[in-house]
Amino acid sequence: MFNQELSKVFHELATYLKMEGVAFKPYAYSKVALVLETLEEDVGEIYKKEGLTALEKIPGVGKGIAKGIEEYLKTGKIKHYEKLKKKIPVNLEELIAVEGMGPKKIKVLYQKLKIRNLKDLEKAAKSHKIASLFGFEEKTEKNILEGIAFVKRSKGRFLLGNILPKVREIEAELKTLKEVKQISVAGSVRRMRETVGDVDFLVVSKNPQKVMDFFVSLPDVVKIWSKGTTRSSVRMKDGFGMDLRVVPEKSYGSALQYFTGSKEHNIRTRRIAMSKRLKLNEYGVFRNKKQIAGKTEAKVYKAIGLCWIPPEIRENKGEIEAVLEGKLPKFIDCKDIRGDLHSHSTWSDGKSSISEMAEAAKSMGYGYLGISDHTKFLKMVHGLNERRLSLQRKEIEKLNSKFKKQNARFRILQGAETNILDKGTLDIKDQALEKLDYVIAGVHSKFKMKKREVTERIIRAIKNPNVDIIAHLTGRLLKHREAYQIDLDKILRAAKEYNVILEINSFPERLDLNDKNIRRAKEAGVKMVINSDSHHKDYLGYIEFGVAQARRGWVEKKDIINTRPLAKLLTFLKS
DNA sequence: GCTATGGATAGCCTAGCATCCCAATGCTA
Repeated sequence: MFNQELSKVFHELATYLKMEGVAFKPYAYSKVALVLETLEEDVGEIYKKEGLTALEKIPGVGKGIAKGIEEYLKTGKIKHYEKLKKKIPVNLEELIAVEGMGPKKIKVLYQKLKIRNLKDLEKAAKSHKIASLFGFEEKTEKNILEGIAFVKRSKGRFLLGNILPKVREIEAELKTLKEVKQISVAGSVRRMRETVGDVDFLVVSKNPQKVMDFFVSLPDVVKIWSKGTTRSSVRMKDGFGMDLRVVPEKSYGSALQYFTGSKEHNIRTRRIAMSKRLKLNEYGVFRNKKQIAGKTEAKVYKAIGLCWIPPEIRENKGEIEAVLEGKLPKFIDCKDIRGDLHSHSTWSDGKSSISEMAEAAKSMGYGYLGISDHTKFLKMVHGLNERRLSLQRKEIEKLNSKFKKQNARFRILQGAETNILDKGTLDIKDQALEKLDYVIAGVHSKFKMKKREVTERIIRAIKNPNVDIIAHLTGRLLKHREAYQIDLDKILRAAKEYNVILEINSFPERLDLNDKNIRRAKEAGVKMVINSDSHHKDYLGYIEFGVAQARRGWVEKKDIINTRPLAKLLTFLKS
């Protein structure tokens, strides 16, 4: 599959052209990079089948870019890109990840100070070489250092949403081996933590050699750290590490429990075992030297007087106590979700039409999909104004009447993701909001306000009688932007009082509310909604990441409003 | 460089904000 590689090349090509001050071309390249990211068919295959003309049928690809793709497929390079890269040979990916660093600054810093990567940048900023440059001053230098610190803090961890699909692919491949009797992923991936350090697989096999041979020769393996018959360790092309362990069948459950963690959870379970004069380790539960459990996790937990605990909550944050008191709730599950209330269409910055989004939602078994396009304050994403909202309404009504004729039990709802302006007002007039099925409000600007100000700003939006949902409450972007400071307790009290729903945004970079805040919201009795925030029909499936965080936040079906069927949901929104 | 319109040429990705430097630039949504 060449799509992702090419997408990256075109993204960088766009950045290089911006450095050169070229107009419009960067936009063309960025656009095509985005298209390639979600293109289902491999461009390599497309080219192989029908050549250049077929490439030109891809949206955003014309003669020039088709030639570029051809060149890349044939030689593994695009000369135009290599030439620009040679001129400014910097680690673009690394530098651009620092908030406040863009093409122009990267160029100047390379030309004046030979800054090529994060390390160079930090060194220069710390020795105050940047502030003395023309066009830079102390404040920029300080911002750069803060940006670097943030990037570093999240370094070495990968987004669950990026890792999980790959993990599943690899798991499926390993499963096809007849030598693999049982397999599971363990560690933080199994606990569905928002970011993941590395990936652990556990396997039961009578022929470990074969399994290991296969594992270390997976196509994306770039480095083999170690290879044995019980453990092998590799690094993948995308930078994350993977371990595979082969364990005896009789210890599979205890090994899975042990390697799933968390460490804190395991310390507790071991102590409990000890208090019962038992020993718990990765090989099993032992009384004296005799193994009394180990084959399955359920048996391991049972042997020490507990019951099986869902991996997502194994953090020693009260799960043990809950089990002992018989009060472990029944957590929400993906199949409980009946619809999605935050999605975008081509009316704003979405990549799929309303109809395509609806069909995709329908095929997921949903009963409804809320289209909530951006509104006018966000010019760049073609945010809708009052007039376009009412035009969009007509399109939605037309599609809904089609569904009705087909007897499909499915409906599109019209929402909008409005913007909370800096004083807490919204960018759409009340009369227009009243006509929508529901209203989402979110902060999309001025992230650096003081804690008290942001809190007041959000609470004012909560008090707006038209607002139903507050989107991505803290505004964080994993690995990129810190959450803005808010007084969560104050906001939770307001949300409860005004019956406003808080969103659990499932987008892998957001996952906002996060697990901790979800749990606090639940404890405060605030209702939540799990939304995908998808900008493409293929991303509706992101909902599973939101559900996972909800589970980590101890959420039950009743806490989440989009577990309700359409009629009940609408009644709730009206109330 | 791509797309749409009309067969070569126009239009596209804008506006607010911070920073730097006191009008302009670069970054971000």
